[in-house]
Order: sequence, then C-alpha cells, then structure tokens
Amino acid sequence: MSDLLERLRGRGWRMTAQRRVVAEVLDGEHVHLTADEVHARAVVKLPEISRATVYNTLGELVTLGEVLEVSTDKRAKRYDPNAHQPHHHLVCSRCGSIRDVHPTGNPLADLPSSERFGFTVSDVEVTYRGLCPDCMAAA
Amino acid sequence: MSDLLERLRGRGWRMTAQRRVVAEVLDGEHVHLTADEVHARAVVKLPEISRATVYNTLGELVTLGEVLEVSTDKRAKRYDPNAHQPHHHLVCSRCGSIRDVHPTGNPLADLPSSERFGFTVSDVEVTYRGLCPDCMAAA
DNA sequence: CTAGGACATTGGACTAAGTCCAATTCAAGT
DNA sequence: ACTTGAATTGGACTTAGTCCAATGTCCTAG
Repeated sequence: MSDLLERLRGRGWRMTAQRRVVAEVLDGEHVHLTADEVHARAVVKLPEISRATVYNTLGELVTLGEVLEVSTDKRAKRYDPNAHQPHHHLVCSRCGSIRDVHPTGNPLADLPSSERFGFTVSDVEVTYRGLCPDCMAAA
Repeated sequence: MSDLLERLRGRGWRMTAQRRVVAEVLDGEHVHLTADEVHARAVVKLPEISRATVYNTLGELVTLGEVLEVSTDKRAKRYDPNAHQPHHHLVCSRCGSIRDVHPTGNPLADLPSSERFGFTVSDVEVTYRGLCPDCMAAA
C-alpha cells in the first residue's frame, strides 16, 4: 500500500493531510474497518479530521478501485484495501471478524445461462460463514 | 407457502391477524421485499398493523428458518420466503432487482483447509452481479 | 514565489433503517 | 367466559450514512 499515494497522485488526485491519513489507516493485510473505525484511527493522527471527509475519501477510493466495499453483515460497511488481488471473505458468525480467502474454482462458470434470466453477469461475491477459533473455544 | 401457517401453529406459534397478513404478503417465487415494503402491503389488508410488529414478525420467521434475510445491496435487508430450497442470488447492479439462482458446483468444497484459518465453516453465500435485461436495454 | 481559482474540508442538520420499551390488547387453554 | 402470558402498538431512540453552504487549502500559471 505504500505506493498507493504515488498511484493516486499520478491519477491527478489532490493530496491533502486528511487523505494521506485515511490511506495510512487502511494499510495492511486482512484489514476490514468500518468508516467509523477509520475515522477513530484517523483522529489520532489528525485530530481535526471530520467524519464527512472520511466518508468522502473512502467513497473516492472505492470509485478509483483502490479499496473494496464489503458488507458482510447487516451492520456498517467495511473497507478492504486489498483490492488488487481478487479474493472472497470468510466471516465469523459470532464476532464478525473477517479473513480474506482464495477459493479454487470459478463460480462464474457454475451459473448456466438457463439460470441467468437474460442478465449480463459481470461479477461474483462469495461469503463463507462459520465460527473463528476464538469463538469456537468460547462456546 | 400455503402450509406455512400450519407449520407455525404446529410449532406453538400464537396466531394473530398481523402474523397471518405478514405471512400472506411474503408468499410467492422470487419475492424479495424490504421490511418497509412488507409493511406497506400488509397495511392494505390490515390498516392498523404497526411497523414494529412487521419487524418482530419478520425476525421471528427468520429465527424459525421459514424466511431468509438477504442483504444484497447497502440498502435495506430483504426477506426471501424461499427458505426450503437452498439457492443463491443474482442482483442487478443498476435497479437492484433480484432473482433466485441455482448454480452447479459446491463452493464449500472449493475452500481448502489451508484457507480456513481454523474456522469451522458452515455456510456459503454467493451473490452474482450484473445488469438485468431491462437495464441493459435502457443503457 | 505568489495569486487565485478549483477543489477539498467542515460540522451540523437531515434521512433511512431498524431497535427498544412501557402500556395496552388479545389468543387460546380450561 | 376468564385468565394470563404472549403479542401489538406507537413513539422515542440509535446507528450509519448523506447533503450542503461556508470556509479553507493545494498547486499551477505567470
């Protein structure tokens, strides 16, 4: 993610302290923060950053294809910086923790045209659900 | 779905006009209404039914496994009465319309244990996205 | 290096979806 | 029909997110 700022600048993105901080917060593997969590962490580095700016910036990053929006549960959307390697998600039904996973196989090929109802299908999202090791132990 | 009421009564569900109306509204194939849509249709049949009751009843039907909760987009949850035949969803990215689909293959088998991170995986949800015929024509 | 305009940020009001609760009503067993 | 515990009600509340007009700031041309 360290070159994200480079890529963005190359695309004509105006660089500001706020945007830099949001991008820094999102750095890492298996990171799936909500907008509010991003805001909370951003405030530590830049106390005057506003919620609206965090939403704006996340929205732009999604539009630019640098970050994925993930809505695994009914609660808040989460933002996944691992946008350049396609992947799916494994979610703990109890605590909600998320891991990126890479199943074999191609689910797109598994949808026969008789099951497409005339749609032009362009994308598949797979969400695995179960209990994480911690929640298994606690139960 | 006509025997739904029977099954529920058999499970000790107390029958009320409100619950009957909610169950009736949810009847059918490829039905995926939001809670508010359910309420709107229920009000036609039973003007004094409240939003809270619709939410309560839908929640109970989900708990009993008679209806599935589907959150395909970022907007409101939808309720799918087709809970007894396992299936996945095909969603139009533009207008949000939903079809039930039955892909071949078994995505659960496609997740090697090295990709399970110690989770006990129990369920998979697959969401296909694309444009429905109407939205294709309009674009 | 500076000026200025386009773009970004702010915070507060607003919306949508859903939850919660105390008071009331009602289904159904006896 | 009585009783009682479960179901319903509506309104206040919460959470997640959007919108907007006023203000601030980046960065390029000069």
